[in-house]
Amino acid sequence: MPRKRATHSSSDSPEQPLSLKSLADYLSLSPATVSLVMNRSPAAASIPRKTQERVRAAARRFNYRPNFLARSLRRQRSFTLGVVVPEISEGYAALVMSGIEDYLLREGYFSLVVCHRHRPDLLEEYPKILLGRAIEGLIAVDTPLERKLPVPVVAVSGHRIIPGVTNLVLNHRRAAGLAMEHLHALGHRRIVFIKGQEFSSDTRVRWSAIRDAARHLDLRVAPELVVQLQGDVPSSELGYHVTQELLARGEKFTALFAFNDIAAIGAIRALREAGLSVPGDISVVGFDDIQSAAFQNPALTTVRQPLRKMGEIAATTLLSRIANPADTSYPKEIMVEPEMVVRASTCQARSLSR
Amino acid sequence: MPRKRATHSSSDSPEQPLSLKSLADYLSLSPATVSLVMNRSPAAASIPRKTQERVRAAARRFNYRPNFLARSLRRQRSFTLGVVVPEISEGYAALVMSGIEDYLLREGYFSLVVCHRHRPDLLEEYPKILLGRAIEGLIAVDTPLERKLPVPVVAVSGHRIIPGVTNLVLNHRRAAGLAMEHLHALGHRRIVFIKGQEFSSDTRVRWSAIRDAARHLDLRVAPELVVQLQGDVPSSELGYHVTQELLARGEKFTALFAFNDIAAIGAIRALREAGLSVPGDISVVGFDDIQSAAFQNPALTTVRQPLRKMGEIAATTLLSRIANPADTSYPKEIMVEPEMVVRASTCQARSLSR
DNA sequence: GATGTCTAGTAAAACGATTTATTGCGCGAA
DNA sequence: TTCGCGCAATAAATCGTTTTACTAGACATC
Repeated sequence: MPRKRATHSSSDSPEQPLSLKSLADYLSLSPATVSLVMNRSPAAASIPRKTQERVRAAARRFNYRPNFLARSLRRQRSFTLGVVVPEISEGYAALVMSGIEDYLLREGYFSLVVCHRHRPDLLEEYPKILLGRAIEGLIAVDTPLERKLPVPVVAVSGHRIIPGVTNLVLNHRRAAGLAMEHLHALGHRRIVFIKGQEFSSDTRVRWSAIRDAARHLDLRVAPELVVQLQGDVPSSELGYHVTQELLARGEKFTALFAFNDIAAIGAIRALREAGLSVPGDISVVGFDDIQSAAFQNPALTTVRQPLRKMGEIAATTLLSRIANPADTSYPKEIMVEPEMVVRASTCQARSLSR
Repeated sequence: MPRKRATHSSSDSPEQPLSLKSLADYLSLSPATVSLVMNRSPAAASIPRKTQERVRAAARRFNYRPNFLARSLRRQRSFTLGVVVPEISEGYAALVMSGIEDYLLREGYFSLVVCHRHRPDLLEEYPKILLGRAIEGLIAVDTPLERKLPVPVVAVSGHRIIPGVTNLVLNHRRAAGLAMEHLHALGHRRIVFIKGQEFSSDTRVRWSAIRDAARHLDLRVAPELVVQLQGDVPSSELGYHVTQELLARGEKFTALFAFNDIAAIGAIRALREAGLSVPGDISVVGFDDIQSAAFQNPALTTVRQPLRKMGEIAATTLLSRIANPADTSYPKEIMVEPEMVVRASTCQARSLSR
């Protein structure tokens, strides 16, 4: 925002932003009048239609746009939300963000996005900085929030109960049930579970849901078949390594249920390299249904989370909470439903060959 | 940003934001003094160390944070950039954005991200709206810009020459050369090319580079083997369809070079479904090297673009241009180099079996 | 005693809007 | 003639900073 523009407006586009005052001067009106008209304020009722038209015509002609900073300062509203994600370039967060943007932009809101990469200092600092930037609300995606904030918050897959926070969660009980029933129905009895990283908000809840589902099906969860992702890069590397180790230990199993599709894809690679066929020898179930899941080879059987929709719900919920700040009856939890997507990475279990 | 906080600060975190004036009152100093001290302004030289300490101590104690809106309004700086992308949840843009964020946040800048989904009205409108939000500069990723903007602009894979715009481009000549030499060296002579969508900025440049490379290698580009992606969703669907059609026409070829990895993955699926083996019958080369490329089955041979690095370069370039607004000697074009990543989706050509 | 130089700050004007209270003015009614 | 009222607008305060120009006192110098 240079103070002085070096060149004159070349031609049609008047690039020198024009203030309300200049516009008022040009119209021989006061800034107050122009402002009232532009904002269609009820106080403008007494201003004759003719003048109103004159004002609007001039505004169009000079392409007047109110200075955002000044307006926000005065109204104490920024039409800006904060979005905190662990990592932008990752399927999960990107899809949720996409859903958020979709809706926000329609409503004239913008979002400031930050990613914390699980660094505790950033996790602590970012919400504060965003508040300093006058955000009116915050969406935290797969991000553990520590404290209450002075603005409405929606946490996508946050599982802590914090005052002022609406938790948007998947029905993990149902998700686990769907996957487990699918594997069970195919005759799988020795199933590997790849748990999520410790820092991932869903890890704990999902794991507990899986164990419940197993119990319900009379399926024993063998401790030696339970492994956990380690490391904070969002890469199939992690699922690959953990599966390699499992194979190196000589464990026997017929199916594998991964924490997410990314990990499942890595696991498949490890299985193949060990000479095992998927799904011939081992059935694999992923989680999330990221865009590439359908185009894996074999196409991935997975539990779909409606990620984009979750972003949209988060945005609408937050905006309506912002619109009614006094209302304390906002939802504390919103649950969305998963969907089992059966593709080609699972099939009938054969007897344990290894 | 509710005007009145309903509840008192519960305990330790003083959530009621405190103004410079209140702080000054508390200290029995003028706002001016406090401001000078807080900003470590050279004009604060005459203020004794002791007073300075007193001010800073109080600021810490009350957790004072200058109001962003007021400060920006006064200084005419927003420490905010605009980022325009076609689509957030897409490998290419997400990686570039990730690189941008990485660097920006370190520098105290934030970014407002919008996605236009190739809608012409949004393409026209968004830069204006962002300007209204007082952005100091703009990064356009794979987005055709129409007009000159009153702020510095960096276009990632923009190929138009517009005053005030720094174009950050891949060395497409080299990229095409690498891929073509690779295929040529493996003995491939009949190669399918999947061109990018018309709206994608790289499409034209890359295609021209490919033809040049072919000529250089004495390789004929058969028109019947050239197809183009249609549709604006970032899905492997597109590559799948176009390849299916090609196969339905009964074309014969031994290799396929796709516009991007996403399309290559779709193409592979279509080839397999037609009973062809990759790379046994058909070698496939992708482009970009998205995160999942290495974990495809077969692992994808592809031309890597340093996407994350491109984001970083875009951000540093833009910030340095913002820091020196008068300097007209900024780079008009920055070129980054591709890298050939040979994996398992290409191999020696066999004689044409079909 | 007049002048100059430091020191330690302050007053006040921006920045560009929004909004409340107020002001002439013309006109009909008492 | 005076009062009240609707009309058409405006003046001025405000949002919370930043920044330039200024001041009041203390001390030193000529």
